[in-house]
Amino acid sequence: MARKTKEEALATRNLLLDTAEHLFSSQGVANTSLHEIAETAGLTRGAIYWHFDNKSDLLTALWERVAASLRASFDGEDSEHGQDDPLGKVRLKASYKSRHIESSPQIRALLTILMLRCEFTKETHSAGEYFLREREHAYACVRKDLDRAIAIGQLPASVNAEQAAIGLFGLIDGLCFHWLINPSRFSITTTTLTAIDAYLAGLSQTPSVR
Amino acid sequence: MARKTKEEALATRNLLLDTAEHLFSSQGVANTSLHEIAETAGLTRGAIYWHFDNKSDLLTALWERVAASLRASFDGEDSEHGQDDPLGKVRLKASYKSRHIESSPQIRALLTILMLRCEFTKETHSAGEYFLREREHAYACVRKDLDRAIAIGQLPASVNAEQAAIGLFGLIDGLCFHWLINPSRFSITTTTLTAIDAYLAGLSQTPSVR
DNA sequence: GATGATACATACATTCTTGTATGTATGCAA
DNA sequence: TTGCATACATACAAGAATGTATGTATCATC
Repeated sequence: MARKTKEEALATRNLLLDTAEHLFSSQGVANTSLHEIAETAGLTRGAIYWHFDNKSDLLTALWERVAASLRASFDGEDSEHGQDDPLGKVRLKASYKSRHIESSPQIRALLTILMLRCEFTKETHSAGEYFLREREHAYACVRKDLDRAIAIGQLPASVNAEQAAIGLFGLIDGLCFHWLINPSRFSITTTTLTAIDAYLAGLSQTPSVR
Repeated sequence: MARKTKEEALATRNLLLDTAEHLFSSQGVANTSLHEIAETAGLTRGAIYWHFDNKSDLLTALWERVAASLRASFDGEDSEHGQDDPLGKVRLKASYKSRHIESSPQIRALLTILMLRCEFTKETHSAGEYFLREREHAYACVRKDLDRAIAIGQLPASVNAEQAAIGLFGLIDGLCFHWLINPSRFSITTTTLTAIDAYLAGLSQTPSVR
């Protein structure tokens, strides 16, 4: 086989991405060789090295494939219908995000890779960096919403916004982590929502000391 | 150099464990070779293969070194002073665990390895299994406490114990995860306590629908 | 329809890592 | 004090993975 048309080349590229995503998420990044990816895809390493620089670059490409979608799912509803309801906004964001993770196998696979199947070393450096940066962005959003909630009285002024944001963030992340380990155990969408509701309710009730 | 006394041999073994713990937690398990561990410890791979079967066995030994301590920190206070206060018990347990994680570099390093620096593949299989089993145990404890809390009216009967336990567990885990990524950002002990208080307060307030 | 760039496959060299086999000096027991 | 097991170090073999260099058929362009 030799040169394909542009569409065919793009198809092989996507096939490689799909194959890598599947193998990475099921066996781990370091434990998957480029040879295995190529062979599983019915190709050779030549194809991989044509489309990507190395394993790290391949992983980065996996990230870039879903990054836009992930970001959109989180702050897509940032400026909804004019109402000033930061707490509701946070709730909605978390809901959208969970639903997205639960419904998109691609996002689920990538999160599995980044949270459970890679080591954040040189090999995974750039993708890991992007992931951490995305988390920073998400945290900043949550933090801003909580600040606003305190400002307009949705939360008591005694609430420590930073502590509360870290807790909320940890809650969302922890449920995601737990769900990725054992997806059949519960629905991340509904559980995240109920848990967040409880947490926010607790925040507005107890004037969390200090 | 040749044969040492038993104490010296034990010291060597511990040196290897310490070195491996440090390298694993800072560079990742797959990214650290046995040669590097031996060299860093001022020894050779011969020493490693004398004390351990392979890398996987070494990792398992790392787990076993702190497993008892970890377990004790979690359900050590299971039967305290007779009082029937399951919610307070959960609070205390989480508090002890966080404090333990924050104060013991060894436990922190091992959790870093298991949550951030390994891939849960064959190489890390047995240690990973132990870790997951430990999590299962912790979850079961939390679940039991929440059941009891509902039974004695500390929480409204409308609370879904399983959902609530998963949420609480996710909260603890998520904060731990977040803290391991960025330990300088906050104190896991105080933040976990305030977050759990908010969550539990919310649980007892809202009769979480469905 | 000749030509160059494309989209890979193949071949090669090198490095890294593991596992094992063997060497060896010494502590300890009889 | 002899003898054996211990606690490693050293040496060796083999495979796996990577990166690169090269081959090659075909698409697109003129």
